[in-house]
Amino acid sequence: MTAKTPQAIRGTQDIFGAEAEAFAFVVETFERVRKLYRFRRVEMPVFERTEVFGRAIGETTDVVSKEMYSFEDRGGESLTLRPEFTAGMARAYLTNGWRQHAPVKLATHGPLFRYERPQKGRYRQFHQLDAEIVGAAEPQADVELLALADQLLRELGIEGVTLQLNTLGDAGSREAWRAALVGHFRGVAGELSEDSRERLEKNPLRILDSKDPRDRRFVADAPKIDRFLSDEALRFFESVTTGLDAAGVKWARAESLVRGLDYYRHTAFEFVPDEGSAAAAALGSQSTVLGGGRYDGLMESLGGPPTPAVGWAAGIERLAMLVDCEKRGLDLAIVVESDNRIWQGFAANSAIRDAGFSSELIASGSAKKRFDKAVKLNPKGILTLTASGDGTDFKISGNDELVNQVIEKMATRGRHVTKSIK
RNA sequence: GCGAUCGUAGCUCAGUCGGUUAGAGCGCCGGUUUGUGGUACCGGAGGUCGCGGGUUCGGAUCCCGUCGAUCGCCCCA
Repeated sequence: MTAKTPQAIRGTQDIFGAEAEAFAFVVETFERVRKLYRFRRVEMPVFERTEVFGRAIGETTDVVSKEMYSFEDRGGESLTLRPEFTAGMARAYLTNGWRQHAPVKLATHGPLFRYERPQKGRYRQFHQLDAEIVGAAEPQADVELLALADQLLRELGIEGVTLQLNTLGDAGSREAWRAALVGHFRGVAGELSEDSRERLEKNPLRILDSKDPRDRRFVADAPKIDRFLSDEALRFFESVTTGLDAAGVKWARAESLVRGLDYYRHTAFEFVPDEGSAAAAALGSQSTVLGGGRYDGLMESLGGPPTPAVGWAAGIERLAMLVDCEKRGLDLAIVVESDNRIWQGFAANSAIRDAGFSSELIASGSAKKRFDKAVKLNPKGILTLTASGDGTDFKISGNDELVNQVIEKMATRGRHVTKSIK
């Protein structure tokens, strides 16, 4: 008789209660702030041809070969659930001719999918906020984008998080730096961790953010990007930092902050909890709360014209863990003491909600239990439709200011129940 | 892909040197008291102790496997 209940897919989550409220608060705040900055809302498909992500991200990486949620449709086409917003947005920009709007500020949010092992703050289906400025080569775009991020975090009430900022320079600077790093680490390869010896071949920049203490010693005196920056790249970075200072956005230089993918240029950044902060404790080892950078090389990899762009994404779940949103409580509980007054209860409920107050009707169990239930909801006031008397009287108690407002508003609505309210 | 920890009531958990009918709190349902009352009191329902195998006279407890969860490593778009 009892069939087995199917289980949720690994790495998916059902969000409810306080967490769901926090999640909604993050999204609502993002929507509000993004409008202040005149970022335009876009909606995009949740899945694309695998190629869209494969070409954007780089076919060779683990990311594409192992960590995307890909499958074949009935026509044998390889599709992928979007693992990020940027590639799909770039595709949309190209296929819809959004060049005509360039430079264009875009914002979106929604679910993303990665085929990974779940851990704290990392799920297979997760949710991000995303903001991009496409078609703007100027450092002012980076500044505006970061100002948006900074204001968002402030309006969410998140503290103890700092903008870590770095530059990867232009393509030439980046290559020279990379070569110098390989030279540096190759010299001490025997003393590096196994993982980093591997990275030396595949992704040398990543050695810089290794967690292994054996590597950290050599990271400290590794060559710095600044030595390899072209004049132009240096000027760009200086414009970004002076712009941030002018806009009142606090930042810290993070010389080891890198991006794994080759299409990144110039600005790279992450908002990371300060060591020892409450935010750091809440997030565990997956602690970056918002990250992004400039990806001037991406559009070309999708067959488009050279198009400068800069953007960021932020995990909604992670932000929600840092948010302290006091839930708006219940205004009025309506206790219907006797079942023959239940229709008056419905009428009162409608009138109260029409007047803009939240309410909850309680009409089961004994009269005493109904009252107890009402009390447990912790409302600002309780409206009781009594069982005794002539069947029309009621009591209302609680926060005086609220009670008076309710009575006044209900009176002006000419609701049937209002007649019995003095 | 690798590692560690953990799976007992709807929820949070107790219970394991192996031993009669497996417990608490919360929640749910019912009743009592009170009689317009601030969360009382009493009672009830609800568990093949994740699943499968093994050792044993006897397994929630020990062993193996499996599934799931959590946290971390790798990776991080």
